[in-house]
Amino acid sequence: MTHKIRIILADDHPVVRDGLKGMLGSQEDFSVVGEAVNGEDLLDLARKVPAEVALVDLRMPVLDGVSAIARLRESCPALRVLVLTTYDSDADIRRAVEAGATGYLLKDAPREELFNAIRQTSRGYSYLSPAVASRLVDGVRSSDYDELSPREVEVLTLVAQGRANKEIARSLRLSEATVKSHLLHIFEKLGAADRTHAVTIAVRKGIIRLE
Amino acid sequence: MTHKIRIILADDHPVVRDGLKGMLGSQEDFSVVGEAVNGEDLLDLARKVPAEVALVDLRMPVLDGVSAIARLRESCPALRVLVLTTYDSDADIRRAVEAGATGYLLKDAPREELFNAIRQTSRGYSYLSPAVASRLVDGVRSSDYDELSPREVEVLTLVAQGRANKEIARSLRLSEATVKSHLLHIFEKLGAADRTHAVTIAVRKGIIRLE
DNA sequence: GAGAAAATCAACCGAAAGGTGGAGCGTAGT
DNA sequence: ACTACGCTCCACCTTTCGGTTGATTTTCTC
Repeated sequence: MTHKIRIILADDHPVVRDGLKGMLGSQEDFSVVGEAVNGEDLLDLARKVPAEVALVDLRMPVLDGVSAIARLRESCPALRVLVLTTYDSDADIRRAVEAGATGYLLKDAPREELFNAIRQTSRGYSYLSPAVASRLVDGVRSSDYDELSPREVEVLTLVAQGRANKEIARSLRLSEATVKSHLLHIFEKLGAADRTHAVTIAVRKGIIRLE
Repeated sequence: MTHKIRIILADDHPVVRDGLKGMLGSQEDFSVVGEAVNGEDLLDLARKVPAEVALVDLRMPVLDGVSAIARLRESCPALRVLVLTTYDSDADIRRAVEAGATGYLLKDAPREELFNAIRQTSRGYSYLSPAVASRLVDGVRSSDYDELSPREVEVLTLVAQGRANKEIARSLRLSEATVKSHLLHIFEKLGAADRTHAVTIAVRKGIIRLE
């Protein structure tokens, strides 16, 4: 072996960071060179400390994983990003991959799979865990049909808040007819029976978030 | 110190189990005596291995945390349960506490808080992390108003699937009038504007799950 | 520049959903 | 025994929603 693979961890859970440090420390070709507790921390760290791979969680305070990955592409293009998260919604995966993640792994993956993924990623090969890969493929197959336009997402977000079409029209400065038109398209794209169903489907797919 | 505090871990993520093992191993008064990857595993283990504290995650395959805790109350009443999870929805917390959890901690808690919580729990004192405690108090304050009856939850679950009142009535063998009546009560209890809003509120509170 | 979407709006209809005001039954506490 | 509440149902009315048909404009892609 010539060089150890230098790894930066980014996760807001101390337990997870410690677990990863311990696990990776047991492997001779790995070396954890830094830890970040949120996205901004990760950006700072990556600028200062050279590394081959960053293991990053998607849900982090201050700056979330996807945004951090996107900005990492510019500031540290050489750094490969392996997403390690508990969330496996279609949209989460697609967003992360689009933002420039080299790999995507779920936290319930066995240790050997994690080691494997890191080694693959460090060489520039992309790694998707089997469960994730199949979801992505499903997503691509139907993505031309079920992807909502920005405006449609905007409408659906308000629908999720219990707003009536008339209110939504006022909020977005549209006529009620337009709102209804958007909704019909949304139903068709998502295969939803009604507005409520559309919201639950969109939440499951990660198209909209509650709160 | 007379005896070490014997601890059983229950979490389906290898990373988290390793992290906890490493963290707890650094403390002289802790001893990890067993690891479980799901609820059933935990029940088996608790019967075989004597321990003071079980650290359990709520979302686990096969048998989830809350169910496992409830059954642990019967089979191993002496074992104190400290919930350690990422989820902090009102309903998750209340369910866990009602099932018999002695403590509730979020995974983003700093290590010192975790150590503290384990020591408290092992002595029989209950421990709630500050963030969790405030949520529980909020919940209790309004719980008489926003808690849905089993039937109401049943109705709302079908609403979330995009079913019309008439369909729901057929499924549950009710008249449409009864379904509407349930829904009006649901709106009132949750403070929802319409059925869609009721569903999103219920999902956020953990009253219903999508899928 | 043709074609394909997205985004905007109109008018209309029937079917749901939301809302009001009841009522009866059963069971669990106090 | 009384109260509270969950569960069930009815009638009636108003509003909203879902669905159709059709249209214009912009904006991107090929």
